[in-house]
Amino acid sequence: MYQQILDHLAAVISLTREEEQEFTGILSEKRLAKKEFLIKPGQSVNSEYYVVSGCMEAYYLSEAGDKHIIQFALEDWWISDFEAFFGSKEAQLYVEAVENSILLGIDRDNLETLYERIPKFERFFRIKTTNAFVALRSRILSSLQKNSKLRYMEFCENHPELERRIPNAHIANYLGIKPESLSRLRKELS
Amino acid sequence: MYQQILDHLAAVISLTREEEQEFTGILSEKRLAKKEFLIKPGQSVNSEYYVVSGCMEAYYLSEAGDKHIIQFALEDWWISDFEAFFGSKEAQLYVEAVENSILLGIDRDNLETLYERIPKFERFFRIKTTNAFVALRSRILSSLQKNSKLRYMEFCENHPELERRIPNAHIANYLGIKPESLSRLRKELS
DNA sequence: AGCGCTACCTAACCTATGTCAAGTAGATTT
DNA sequence: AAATCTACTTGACATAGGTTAGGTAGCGCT
Repeated sequence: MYQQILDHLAAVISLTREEEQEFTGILSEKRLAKKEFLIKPGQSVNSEYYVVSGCMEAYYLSEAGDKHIIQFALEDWWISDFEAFFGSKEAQLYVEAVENSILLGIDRDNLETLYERIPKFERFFRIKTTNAFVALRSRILSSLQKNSKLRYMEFCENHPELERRIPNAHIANYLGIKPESLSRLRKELS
Repeated sequence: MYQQILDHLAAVISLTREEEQEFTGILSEKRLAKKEFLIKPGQSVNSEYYVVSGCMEAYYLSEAGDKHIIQFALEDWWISDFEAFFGSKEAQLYVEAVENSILLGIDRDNLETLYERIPKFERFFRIKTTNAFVALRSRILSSLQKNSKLRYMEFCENHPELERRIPNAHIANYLGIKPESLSRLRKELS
């Protein structure tokens, strides 16, 4: 069960058996069926989640009812309403299973305690967050300098797995265009 | 000279006199005149910079010659080509002084050493990066759900200081629209 | 004072993308 | 098998924002 996430950690920090156990001890498993919600607006968000299997999406629903997807998460990715999780605020996002999924949740308080006891974990999450930060910067850069056709091509190149598993309408939404527009430019590309 | 950055740290972690000195010991001051470059593409980037005074901008210049600003930094903000800094790659961005500026640079290796010796600093930068990450997510969300008029209004609200100090053309660029369009919608707003 | 910048604005026209409305194909339910 | 759904496509039309081309006002430099 836990080998996958331990390998994921081992790529960044090395842990002793005891440290591994201390870590897995604070994980809690969560299983979601397709279309089930992990988080809904208004809830308090005390965990962030590692995706063991399946596929999740995080989106904001505006008052006008428009959905805006800001993140997908496949195997080995992390997902939550990070703003709520890190800021200890109420959730503003929906986090929903796109496929049947298995997640491992970590509670904020347990994580803080773990940081105190074993600073290597603080390092792990600093580095993970740094990578995520850099990835968001290039996503912003891409939205500034590329038109939708190029952004879609880039998306397919960077995330072929998502392109296969996620409905086109969701990808269009993530890219900030309408499904009809995506359909049109897919036609041009083929 | 160093009081400002020490206050900035003190907002997140508490340090002893010795720890403060250890930190200030690895800072190096940098003064730039308006239009001078801190970083240019191709350079290696071994430092990140805290802005003591002045104003900086980071931008990408595409092969076609289009400029795309991804970050401004005023007093108390951090700036660098973070992708290059964190990934130990060559710079891809220009980082340029918009006003005469004073910066404090921290070298990556010295910072790593400091993390080892005093984990509180790792905590500080984890938290700073986390906040930056969350801010980028809301910037992406904003670009997904808002048209340029609303994004400009939001920018003015969130960064009145930048709105005052930065030329409109730069703000338009940051928002991903043309100066002419910004001018048009400023007219509509007034 | 005169010159050349820079920042900003305006207007006419163009294009990519949104909007609305309809249609098809395959999967799922009854 | 028929009836829904869901994902995707297509076409006609509307519009926000880009493009091009000027124009004005203020500032710094010689």
